[in-house]
Amino acid sequence: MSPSTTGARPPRGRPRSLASHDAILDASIALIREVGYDAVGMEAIAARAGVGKATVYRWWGSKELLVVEAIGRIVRAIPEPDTGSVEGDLLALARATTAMYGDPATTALLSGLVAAMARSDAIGTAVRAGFVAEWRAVMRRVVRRGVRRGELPRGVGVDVVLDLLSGPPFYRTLMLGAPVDHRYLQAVVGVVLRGLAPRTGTARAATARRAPRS
Amino acid sequence: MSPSTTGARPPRGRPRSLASHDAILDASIALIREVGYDAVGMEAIAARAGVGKATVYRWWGSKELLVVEAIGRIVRAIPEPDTGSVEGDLLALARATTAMYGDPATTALLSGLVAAMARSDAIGTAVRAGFVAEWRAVMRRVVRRGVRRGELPRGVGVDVVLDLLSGPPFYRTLMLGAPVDHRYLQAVVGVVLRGLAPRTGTARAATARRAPRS
Amino acid sequence: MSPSTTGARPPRGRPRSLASHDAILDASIALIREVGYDAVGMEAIAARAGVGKATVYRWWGSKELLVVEAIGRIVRAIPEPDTGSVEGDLLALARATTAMYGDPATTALLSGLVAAMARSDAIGTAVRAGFVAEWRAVMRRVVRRGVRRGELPRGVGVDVVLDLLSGPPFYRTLMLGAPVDHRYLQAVVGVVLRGLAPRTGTARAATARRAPRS
Amino acid sequence: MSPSTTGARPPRGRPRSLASHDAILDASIALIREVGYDAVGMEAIAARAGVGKATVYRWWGSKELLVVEAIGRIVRAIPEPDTGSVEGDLLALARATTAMYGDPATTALLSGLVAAMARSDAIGTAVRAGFVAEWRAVMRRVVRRGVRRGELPRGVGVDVVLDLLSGPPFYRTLMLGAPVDHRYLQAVVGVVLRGLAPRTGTARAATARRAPRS
DNA sequence: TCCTAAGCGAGACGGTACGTCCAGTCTTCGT
DNA sequence: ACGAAGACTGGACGTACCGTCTCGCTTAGGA
Repeated sequence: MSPSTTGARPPRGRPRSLASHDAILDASIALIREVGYDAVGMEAIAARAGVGKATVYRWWGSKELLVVEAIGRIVRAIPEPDTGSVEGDLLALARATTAMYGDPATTALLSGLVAAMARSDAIGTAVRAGFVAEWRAVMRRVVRRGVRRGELPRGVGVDVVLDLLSGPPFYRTLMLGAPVDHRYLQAVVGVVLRGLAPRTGTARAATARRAPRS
Repeated sequence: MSPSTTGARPPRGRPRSLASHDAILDASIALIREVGYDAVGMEAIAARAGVGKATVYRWWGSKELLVVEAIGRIVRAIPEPDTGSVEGDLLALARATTAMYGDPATTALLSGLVAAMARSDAIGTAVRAGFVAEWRAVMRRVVRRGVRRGELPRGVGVDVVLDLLSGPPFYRTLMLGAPVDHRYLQAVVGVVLRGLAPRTGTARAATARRAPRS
Repeated sequence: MSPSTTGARPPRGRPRSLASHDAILDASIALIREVGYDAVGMEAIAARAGVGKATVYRWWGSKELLVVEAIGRIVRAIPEPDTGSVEGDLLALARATTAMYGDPATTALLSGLVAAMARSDAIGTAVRAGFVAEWRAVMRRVVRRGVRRGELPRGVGVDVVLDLLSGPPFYRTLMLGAPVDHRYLQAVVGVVLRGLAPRTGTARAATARRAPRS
Repeated sequence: MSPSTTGARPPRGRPRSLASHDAILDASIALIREVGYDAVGMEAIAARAGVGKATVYRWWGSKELLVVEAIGRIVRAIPEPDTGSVEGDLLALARATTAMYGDPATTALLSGLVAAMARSDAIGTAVRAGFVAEWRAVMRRVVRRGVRRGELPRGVGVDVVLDLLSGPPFYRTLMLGAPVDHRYLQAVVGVVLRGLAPRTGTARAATARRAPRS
């Protein structure tokens, strides 16, 4: 097959401005951080980016789709830990999670995103196919390795495990408005791996201690 | 001292209309169900309730405060189970949880609420002091009884446990857009109580199986 | 018939603000004078009037309808001359005409109006039913009185006469951009009454002299 | 000294496309006829002509200048009548005038042009120096011949006469929205030549009859 | 019985942001 | 160098709500 067979005729007209593209994303991020997710408006973004509103709408079509992409820029860089044990790997992921939830902008961002996802399937799909899927893929690999190593039983329900690790900090942040620190996630990982119930004759569940009250 | 010193002098003027009050709450609930949390507007609520906008603002002051109260009407009736075992109690609560998340309006409602809470501390405080606190109080009592009965170790971190039970369905609904059924919550309760890791020589963790993939 | 039979139920809700109404018309007039008919925009009018855009649209619906009314405020006060002769009456009307075309804002105003009339039948109808009709009614009465007095022949085509009096200054202003002064209108009236052609043995047409070249 | 000193160096690069030039003018005319003067936009013209917007701006610089030239193409062909009498000549011109105002596109065209002239001196000058001047030159020659022949008095104010002939149909079309037919212009010419007032003992003014009411 | 006070439905108010549209300019490639 | 394409900045458009306000009317208690 000749290389030109693919079609894809060369673009005509003025090519899109990467500078504008970036300026818009940067402005979005800055404004989200400054005034909160749903106080930002397209007009403000365009003005801040030094760009016409039409340019924003040409490429994104709605505030939410734009913000989804902007958020993608923030979240980046999920570690792929491989410490040799499930617990080690999960605690490494916990560090990244703590970092994310530690950012004071995260609450506004996440809550706005959640609302946007509920409003629009397109956004929901985009977000889930994006960084949600990436996080879950990483965690899934960690769990699978644990199964292969015999640390976890063969039939473990991976999705439940993923939710048990992701849900608590998410809930804690959005619903309780309480901070998520490393200690807290250590406790979560401990319970998920070993449960609460005491082992016969021992007190092995002692890991699940002392997270601050909500 | 005059008899009126007790303050609380009798109200003058026309008393507030209970009919309007109820009509407004009903209209709010109906509209939230129909068009989703943040597509409802005060104008629509007032129109639907056959009420002036000023009347709505007089008594609630903002859409969010109104909706918080409207939601209170939906959520109602948290069971107070006492089956004799922690697992039994938690599974009973799981029934109520499933019912709540099973309502198709819940996603829109919850996501909008989360956004409102992030936007306004007043709303956050109101919601947390309201039905969040009630749910957590019930769960807390269940856990404490379990400790008293010796089913759970004395030093268990109650708040983490509460988040481990509340977080997964919350996350699953809002972030994954996936359904929450009783099977799923059974698995969650199982992992929380017994953990994932296999007991020596047994396969007791087998409860945590086969929740549908996200 | 009882007085209340007419229906016309009393207005409900907050009554419209006369202050806003006037401010909008004043702002329109001011802006037309300042920047010209079609450089004014609804946004500018609203801003200048200290009024929300919605208020403007509520009452006028389009720039043109607003401007038509604003113009009505400028034109006002058509004299109803009755000097005893057609020529005297027409010259009196010429004074008012000169005054109107003498206003430097008139060109912008008239030209914009003409364009708006061509664009929209509603505006055309509104303008023609308004001050155009008033002017023509006055002129028509003048001509009819002249016929009654025997100054003009019985079968005179009134509409043509009206156009012969109104058309030249209108054309001169809009098409030639030339000034219209009283001398000019004197000449117009003279020609209309007596024609150009010399009377047998006389030079009676001498009135139609010396208007400035275009 | 280099050979190129002669100036007028030969053009380099692709020569301008006459096809595009014509396509643009044709598209302008077509669109003006179809949607009216000020509903046409440069974007539509360029698209219809199969031409880039920049090409339009390169050669005309603004919608109005383009339209002025387009109109020039429509108006063309002013007759130069010489029937031997002023009245004959003027009636011949009236035929051309009727034809012009009979075109249903003329109102939109003329009104838009008038607005453009008021907006921009450049356009005003261009239009006046173009077909307005041509028409007036022809009429001026007719009148001068009449003077030479003794049909008209020597001191006749030519400009007033020109306005008296041009103004009424112009006004009738734009302001009254009424049709201009040959009968109407016959009446106009009659009044201009002979006036309204009855001649002693006769009823010669009978020409000025029966134009349709506005 | 009237007076005073507050709540009521209605809807206009000043604003703000929306998403669309077009003007006029700029930037690419192809001719 | 010119032409087609089309992305660009800029800004007005008309719409939709926001939360506030001002009407006239209703509904109570106290005079």
